[in-house]
Amino acid sequence: MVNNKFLVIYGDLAEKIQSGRFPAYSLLPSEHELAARYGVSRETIRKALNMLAQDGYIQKVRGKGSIVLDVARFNFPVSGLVSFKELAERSGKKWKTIVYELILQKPDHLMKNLLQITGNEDVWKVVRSRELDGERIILDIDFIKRSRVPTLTKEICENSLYEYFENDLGLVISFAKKEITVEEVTAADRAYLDLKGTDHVVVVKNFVHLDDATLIQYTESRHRLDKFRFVDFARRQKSVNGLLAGVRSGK
Amino acid sequence: MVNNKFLVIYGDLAEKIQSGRFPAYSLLPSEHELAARYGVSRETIRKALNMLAQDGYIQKVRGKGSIVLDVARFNFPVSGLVSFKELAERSGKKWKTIVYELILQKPDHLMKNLLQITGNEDVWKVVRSRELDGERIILDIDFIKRSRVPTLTKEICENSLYEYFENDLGLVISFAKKEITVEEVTAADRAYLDLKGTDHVVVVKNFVHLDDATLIQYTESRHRLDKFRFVDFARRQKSVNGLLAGVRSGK
DNA sequence: CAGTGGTCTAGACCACGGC
DNA sequence: CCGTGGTCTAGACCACTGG
Repeated sequence: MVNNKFLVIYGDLAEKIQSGRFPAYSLLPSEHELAARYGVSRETIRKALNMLAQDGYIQKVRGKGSIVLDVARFNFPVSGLVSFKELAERSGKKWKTIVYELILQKPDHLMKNLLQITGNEDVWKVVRSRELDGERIILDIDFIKRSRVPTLTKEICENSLYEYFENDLGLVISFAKKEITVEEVTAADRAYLDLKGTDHVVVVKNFVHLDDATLIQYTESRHRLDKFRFVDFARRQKSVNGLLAGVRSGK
Repeated sequence: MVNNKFLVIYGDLAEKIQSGRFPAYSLLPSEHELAARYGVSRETIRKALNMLAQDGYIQKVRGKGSIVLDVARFNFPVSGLVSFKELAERSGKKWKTIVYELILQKPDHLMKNLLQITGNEDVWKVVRSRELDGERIILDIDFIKRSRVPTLTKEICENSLYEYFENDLGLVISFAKKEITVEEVTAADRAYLDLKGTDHVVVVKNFVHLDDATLIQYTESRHRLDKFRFVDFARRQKSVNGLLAGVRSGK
C-alpha cells in the first residue's frame, strides 16, 4: 500500500498521460482544479506535477498551465538506475545470464581505492555475460563489499543482484555515479562476448550506493557497440552555473 | 539579482560543500537548525536540500540527517544540457569551432518528421567540427527551425548557438531528449574529424525544446571514440515502476 | 482583468534512528 | 524517549499569460 498522496497522484496522472486520456500538447487541469478534484492541498499537487516535469511527462509554463509532452515520441527514457533483469523483462525479449566467475578475494590496491576500503575486508568478484536473443552482448564485472553481502550464490547471480540486495538482504539501493566511455576490447571481452569483429566496447562504470550513502558495489558493464543505447531526458540548469561560478575559479 | 531564497540557500550550501566547509561524510545541520539560521521556513530549506540531493551533493536519511557526499570523488557530473562552449571553457583547454556548412533548406521527409514540421517551413542546416587541443574530435550537425531563428551567421555558429538563442533571441532552452548510440563512421566523419583510424563514432542525438515545450532544434553530435565521456548521477526509482505496472502490461 | 503557476509561511502529524 | 526528515495543509503574495 502506498500512503503518499503525491505519489498516488503522480502515478494516476502519469497513467492518464501514457494512455492518452490527457493527450500530448494539451493542458492539464490547473493546480487549483486538481487540488479540488483529488481533495488535497495545492502544494501536494505541485509535488506530483514537479515529479512529472522532472521525468519528462509535462512542461510547466507560468501563467499558462502544464503542457502534456509527447511521451510516445520520447520513446520512454530509461536512464536512472535499473537492473539488467528489469530492463530485459521490460523489453519482452528472451534473456539469460551466464556466470563465469564467482569468488571471494582480497582487493588489490586499485580496488581498495575504488571501493573505499580501509581495513582488511574481502570483496566478491562476479563475472557474468548477459544474453539477449541468443547473443552475449554485455559483460558485467562486479565487485561487492563482503561486509554488506555475506553470502552470494551462482543462482543469485544468474537472476538479479539488485533483487537479492533489496528483497532478501533488506538493503536499499539509492544512487550511483555512472561514467560512460569507449575502450578497446580485452581478452575477457573476446572470451565472454559475441563480439562480431568489433575491436571496441562501450564501458559503463557504476559506483552504487545504499540509502545511508555507503558504497556497496563497483560494476563495470561492457556493451557490444551495436547493442548499446542510452536514452535520457535532460533539463537545462538555469542560474545554478552562475551561482557556482565563484567556486570553480576561486580558492 | 536572484530573489528566490531557496536558490540562494542551494548555492550557499553547494559552495560550502565543494569548498570543504561541510566535509564529506559529515552531517549537515538539521532542517530546523538551517531554517533558523537562514531565517526562513523549513519548507524552503527542504526545497534547497532536495535540489542538493538531486544533484548529488547530499544524501538525506530519515531520522538521521543529511549526509554530505564526496563531491570531489564524484568528479563533477556533467550530464544535463550544456553547450560545447560551456563545457570546453570549464575544462580550461584551447577550443575552436570550424563551420563547414551553413545553409537554409527545405527539410526532407525524415527531417520534417524529426522536427515535427507540418507546413512549408525552412530549416537551417549547420555542420561544424569542434577542435580541442588541436584535434577535431566532435562533428555537430544541427537542424534548426527557421520560424524560431530567422537569421544565423557563420560568426554565431563559431561561438555558441545556445548563447545566441538565449541572450540575443530571448529564447529559453528548457529540456531535451537525448539518445546515445555508436555508429559506423560516415563520409562526413572522415572528412571533418581527425579520426585516427577508428571506424566507429559515438552519436548523441538531441531533441532540444524551449520552455513553451516547442521543438526548436535537432542535433547530431558525433564524437571520436577515445574522447567521449559521459558522467551521470542517477537515483533509483522507488515504487514508480510498481505504480506504472498496469500501463505496460494492460491496455 | 482573471487565471495560471512560483514562492513562502507556520504549523501539524507521522515514521524512523539512535540513545 | 527526543530529534531527525517526510508529508500535508490553508493560506498568502507575486509574476506572468491571455483576452
